[in-house]
Amino acid sequence: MAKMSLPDVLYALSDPLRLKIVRQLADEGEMSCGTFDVRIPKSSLSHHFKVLRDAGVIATRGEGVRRMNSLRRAELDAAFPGLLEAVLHAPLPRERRRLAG
Amino acid sequence: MAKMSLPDVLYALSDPLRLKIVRQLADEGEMSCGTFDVRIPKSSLSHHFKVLRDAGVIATRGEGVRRMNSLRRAELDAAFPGLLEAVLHAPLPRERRRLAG
DNA sequence: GTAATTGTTCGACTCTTTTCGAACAATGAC
DNA sequence: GTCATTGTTCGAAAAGAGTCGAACAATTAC
Repeated sequence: MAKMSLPDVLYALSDPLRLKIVRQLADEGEMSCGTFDVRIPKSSLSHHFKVLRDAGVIATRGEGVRRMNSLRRAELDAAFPGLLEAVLHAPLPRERRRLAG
Repeated sequence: MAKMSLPDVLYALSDPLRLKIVRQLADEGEMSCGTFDVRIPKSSLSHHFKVLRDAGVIATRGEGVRRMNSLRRAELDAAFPGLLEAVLHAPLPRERRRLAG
């Protein structure tokens, strides 16, 4: 992960599903691929992880039979100060959530 | 421009050329389409303006025979606090500049 | 009216991205 | 060794985005 490029990072974050993944990582810390709250085939999910990894947004390490993913907060903050925070605090497009009442 | 969506905005900003347009607008204020420092056919340029407009990143108003473009700073800041500033202050990927030698 | 200027739209083409099942690899349990 | 679990990679299909010339629209000047 020598160079992170702003367009690549923005692109990686421009997909609603990937954004959701990033936010869950921000909330939960390290998570294995299978524990995300998304319902898509694992090959599709794996693709999105690859996009995020290639952009430098997440890091993955093997732990036994599973891959633990984490946000590369420090690197992102260093390269693009304020960006991750802005993205994490922004209202999600249409989070499928029912308002009470 | 009812709702701006974060993925749409991030996507619009994820292209190096569009990023360059946005930065020139940030520096210069209002600019007509023909005054940007980019060398591509006008139909291609028009396409990128449309992407930025549709995402809510820029606004365009007609003034005589030309279209004046401006950054929708206030709206962007309101919808996604800190995002535009982070993007504008981030180092640009690799400005196509020839190294001597 | 004609002509010049500024941008958009159209249409076709190319390239990239996304999707998803199937096959594969790596680990752990047995 | 076999078997189950977790994820990646492969391959092909579908969808999407970018490029660019040509045609078109809108304005201004004449």
